[in-house]
Amino acid sequence: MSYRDFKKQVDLSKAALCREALARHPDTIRVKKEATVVRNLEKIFAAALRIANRRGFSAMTMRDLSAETGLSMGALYAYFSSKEDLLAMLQDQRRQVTRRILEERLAAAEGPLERLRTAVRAHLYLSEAMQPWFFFAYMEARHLPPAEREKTLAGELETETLFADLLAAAIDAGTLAPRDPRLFAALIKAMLQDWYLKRWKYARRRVTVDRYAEELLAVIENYGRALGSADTGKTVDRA
Amino acid sequence: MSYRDFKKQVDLSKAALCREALARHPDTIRVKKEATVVRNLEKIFAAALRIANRRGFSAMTMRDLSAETGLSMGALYAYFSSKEDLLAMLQDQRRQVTRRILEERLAAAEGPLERLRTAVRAHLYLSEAMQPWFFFAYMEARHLPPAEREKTLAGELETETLFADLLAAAIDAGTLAPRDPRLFAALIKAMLQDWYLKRWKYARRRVTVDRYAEELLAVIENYGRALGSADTGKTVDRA
DNA sequence: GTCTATACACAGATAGAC
DNA sequence: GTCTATCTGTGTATAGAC
Repeated sequence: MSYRDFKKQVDLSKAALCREALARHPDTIRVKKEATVVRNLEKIFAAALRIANRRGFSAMTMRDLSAETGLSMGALYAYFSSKEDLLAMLQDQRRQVTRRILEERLAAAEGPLERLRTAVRAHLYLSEAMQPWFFFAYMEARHLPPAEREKTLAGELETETLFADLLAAAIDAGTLAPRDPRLFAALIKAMLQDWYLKRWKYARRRVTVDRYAEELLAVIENYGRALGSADTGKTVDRA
Repeated sequence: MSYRDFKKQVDLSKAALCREALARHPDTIRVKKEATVVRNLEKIFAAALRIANRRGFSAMTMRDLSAETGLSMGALYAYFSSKEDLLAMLQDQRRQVTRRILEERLAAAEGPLERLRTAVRAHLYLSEAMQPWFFFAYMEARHLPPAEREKTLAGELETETLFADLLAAAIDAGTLAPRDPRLFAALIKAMLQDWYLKRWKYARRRVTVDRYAEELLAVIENYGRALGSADTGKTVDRA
């Protein structure tokens, strides 16, 4: 699937979730007309991410948000009960979309190496389609209340474990050389995250998401190639 | 050089720079006795990093800092003229130590591949010895005033360019296969940064800085090995 | 040099009109 | 549903005593 098609799928999911947000947070959203909720929630989310990703969530004031959305402060508080509440909604929204999309994508792939490739591509595409959301989640993770924080952290580890398991499976199948899957999975995660954390940099250099995916997969597959000293834990001296 | 020796060198440099801070910021530091300045600046820097790295710099209040250092708010303002000023000092301090140490370390190494290995190790050791400083710089970069922000960004790109140049030199010398050095340098940077951004994770798994360095160097050197399709920009299908 | 006490601005949040 | 006006707490920064 091309990135273009992928993006469409994500946008649909996002709109659907904005609609469901009313159902998921009936206690905090005081507005009852669905169309209005969806329209304004999308405006609020977009504005909040724009401001918070530039100056940080804690530096963003409700007056900033009011100016950026065109809604008054009074109106804003009809969509969340506190600033902290808004933050929780943003995290929740991202989590839901992520889970939904990744499950769909991974169901299709077969065989460890193919599943590994699919997982890498899906994560990269997803972080491209929802860059502001991922950037926000990464940067604001430590400001979350403990409960929310735990959920975010768990998601992070879950992804890493998925990669580690796929690497281990590929090693068992003999398609990759024996290495420490856990540590390498952490490195893969780091490279995946760099894509959405430094997006401005890659955009300026005209690196596309597909090009980045190719490079990342090349790193992974070359690293996994059988080497004389692969199991000693030491690096080879010269090529 | 082992990490242990390296750490000693860094600590010396840090102390020296705390002493020099008085000379570098004579307008903002109102206290004149050098010993007092060094003692209290170290306390202030450590406390500020501790609080800011947990809750964010903008969420840290002067009252927090006062409680953590044991100094009154009035006393704090004898060491900087504003909160923003403190932030600039923190960034400045890190930049100075980094520049000083890296120049020393790199001067010793010869040959592109050896210089590459040295650079990777030095960056990793440095970020280990000054983890709170690097974490802070990364997370707070976007809250800096434009001028400071530019300096931080430039430093980031400078490092990346160093890696790209060393990769390119190694390719020219035939010790690494031809690849896109710029893009690969960005990936290396991402992996280096993960070490200080997720230190708690690696600590919990008992991954030492030396182990991480080995793994990272292995990724680099395996990726650079000659491959049939290395120059096509496409990945190979199977190992 | 360091303290206590305080000025002053601005934050988040709400009340009540429309 | 949305607005304007306002309450109240908390933030940065300073003045002046010791």
